[in-house]
Amino acid sequence: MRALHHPPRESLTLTGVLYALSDPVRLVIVKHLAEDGGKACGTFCLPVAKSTASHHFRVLREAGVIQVRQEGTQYINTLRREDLDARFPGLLDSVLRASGPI
Amino acid sequence: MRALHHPPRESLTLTGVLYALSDPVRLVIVKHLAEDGGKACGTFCLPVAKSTASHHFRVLREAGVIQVRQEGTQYINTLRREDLDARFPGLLDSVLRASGPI
DNA sequence: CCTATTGTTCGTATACCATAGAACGATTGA
DNA sequence: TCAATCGTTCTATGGTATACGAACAATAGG
Repeated sequence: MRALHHPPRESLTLTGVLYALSDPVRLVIVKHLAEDGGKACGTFCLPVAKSTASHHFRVLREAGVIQVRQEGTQYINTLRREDLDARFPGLLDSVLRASGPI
Repeated sequence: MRALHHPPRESLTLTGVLYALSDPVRLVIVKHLAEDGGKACGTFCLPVAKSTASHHFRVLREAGVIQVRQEGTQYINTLRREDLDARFPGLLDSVLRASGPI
């Protein structure tokens, strides 16, 4: 169990968040999290290998888009809605609205 | 004078637009255009060579973020605000607001 | 014409990203 | 203690981005 690094709210960057959201796989993850709250990595049915999925969760976490906590052998992911809304008001909502339903 | 390809509104993709906006140089271009309307490529004082700048204008154009028209030896760039607002409501505004003043 | 201006295109080098398989670590449950 | 589960980390690879200089094309102005 290693400490997962989460950037503080102040150090989130717009370009970093936009880049994190610009990948189709990562966008699917974010959309799922927006609908369902905390979900483990294995519950997403992503079209990539688990090592690749892990990479995408890491990119999202390091960009400040998601918060990850360990529970047993699972890693529970949640959107950092408050932080994103505070730093980039309206951005997440417009992305979620534009991307449509899952 | 070659025809510059502009994707039609319907074929703009969210991931494509987000990716185009996720580069610092391109974000600066977009912010300038949001403030000043139509501007030629040479008026941006970008920290890259002109060939690189040309590449970034091309990425923005092919993602559907900007419209480019030739006037004499200059290429005048404008934001595709209406198309972006129609396809991805609120997205451009939130990005511009989040990125702050130039 | 000739030249200057404006920006594109080409060729190339470097760096980074998405992807996957294999190995590993941590936890749970039998 | 042993096996199964869940996800990460390591390593490698193919593809793509970004960057620059040099060469090119088109236009405007003298």
